[in-house]
Amino acid sequence: MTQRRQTKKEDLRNRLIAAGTELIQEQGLKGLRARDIAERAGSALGGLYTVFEDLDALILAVNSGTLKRMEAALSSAIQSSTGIEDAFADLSIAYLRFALSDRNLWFALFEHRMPEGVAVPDWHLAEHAFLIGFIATPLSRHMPDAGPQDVAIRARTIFAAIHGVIAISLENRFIGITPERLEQEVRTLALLLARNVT
Amino acid sequence: MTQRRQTKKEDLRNRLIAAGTELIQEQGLKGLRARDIAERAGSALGGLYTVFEDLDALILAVNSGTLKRMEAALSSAIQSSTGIEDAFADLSIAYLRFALSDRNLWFALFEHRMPEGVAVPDWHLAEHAFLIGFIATPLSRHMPDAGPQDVAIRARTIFAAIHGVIAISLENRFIGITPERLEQEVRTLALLLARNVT
DNA sequence: GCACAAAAATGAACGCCGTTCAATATTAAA
DNA sequence: TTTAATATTGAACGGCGTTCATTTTTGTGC
Repeated sequence: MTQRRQTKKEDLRNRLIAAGTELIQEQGLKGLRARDIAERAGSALGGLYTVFEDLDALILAVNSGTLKRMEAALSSAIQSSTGIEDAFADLSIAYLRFALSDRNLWFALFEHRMPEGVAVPDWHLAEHAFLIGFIATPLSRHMPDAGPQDVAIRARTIFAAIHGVIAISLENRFIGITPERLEQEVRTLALLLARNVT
Repeated sequence: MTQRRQTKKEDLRNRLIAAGTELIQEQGLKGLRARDIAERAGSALGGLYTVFEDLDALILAVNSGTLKRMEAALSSAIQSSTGIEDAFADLSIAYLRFALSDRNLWFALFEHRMPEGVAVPDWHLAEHAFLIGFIATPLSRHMPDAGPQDVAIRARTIFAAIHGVIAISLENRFIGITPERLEQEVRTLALLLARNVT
């Protein structure tokens, strides 16, 4: 019955990640406290550190889960897309809607910083790759003479442009804008990019 | 001689902002400590709190200075620009070069967050406006039928797209890219946007 | 079932940080 | 020079992430 210990630890791990996810979504990454996470997960403060090296490791686990849910949402959004214009527009709008509905979790993906001198682990960087992949796939058909590296760089530029528009808007910097108008701006930019690649 | 007190306080304020600016540029916003700022400014720890309400207020003052220097750099970059394509390309490249040379200070402009429930003061939000203004001015000539609000929204979208490409690159997310290639991507996007507005 | 060793969970305690404030030092006025 | 007003100081406070001695739970051999 040495199985029991395994499952209990996994259960605690899941409860900690769930608690962290809820707290980030409710209060933002900046307000996240180890004591609140432990309390909501129903464990003592020290329990958190039997599962995770430190708070940063738990945040990476939360971000991992967010990326997985986002990948599912985007994947489902392009099921019915045919051409590159459809694909870019559908991806962009799905990305925007995910950001709006999971605002603080989405922010946490990009505003979390490791301590000075500590790099984000490679396995976690790799989890972001699907964002580029979704764009690179339709894009490569429109850049037949380009190598995979060039396609990836251009895909990243396209992702970053759309991402930037959404990020600046959700940060409430500069003028406010309604969600409808934001969707319009994002769609316009997505179509503009789709029509002018190669 | 009640003047003396004024100038001493202003001097302390300047030294604190200078120290904060240096420390952010050297170690990033995340590593900023009140004790380090006070030490480098040559004052006791408490001195910081006789000038600034709290650390956030000092960071806003540092960001204010960064915005002023950025405004000067961008302003100088478009002196010789003639058409909208020149203007967008020159602005974008100048923005990129500023971000590269003042990396951590530039990041601090966008990654700083006020405490939960506290808004960024209006006077500081207003200081960001020139970024939109630089784009809106040439843009409005190409959108003669649009109202000022529509021009501002489109200018913000254009700024955000360029900003996004630079931000994602400097965060080292996704694939790495050389500065030369990044300049090429930014210039390509700037020209694409300039040629397809209205 | 029971005793007992091994492992895990606990929460008080530690060190660090932003912030405060009683005590000290400086400045301006008399 | 004296004295009141003001400014500067850094020890102390409360809150945080993290650690670790202690307690509790789990697995094993009888």
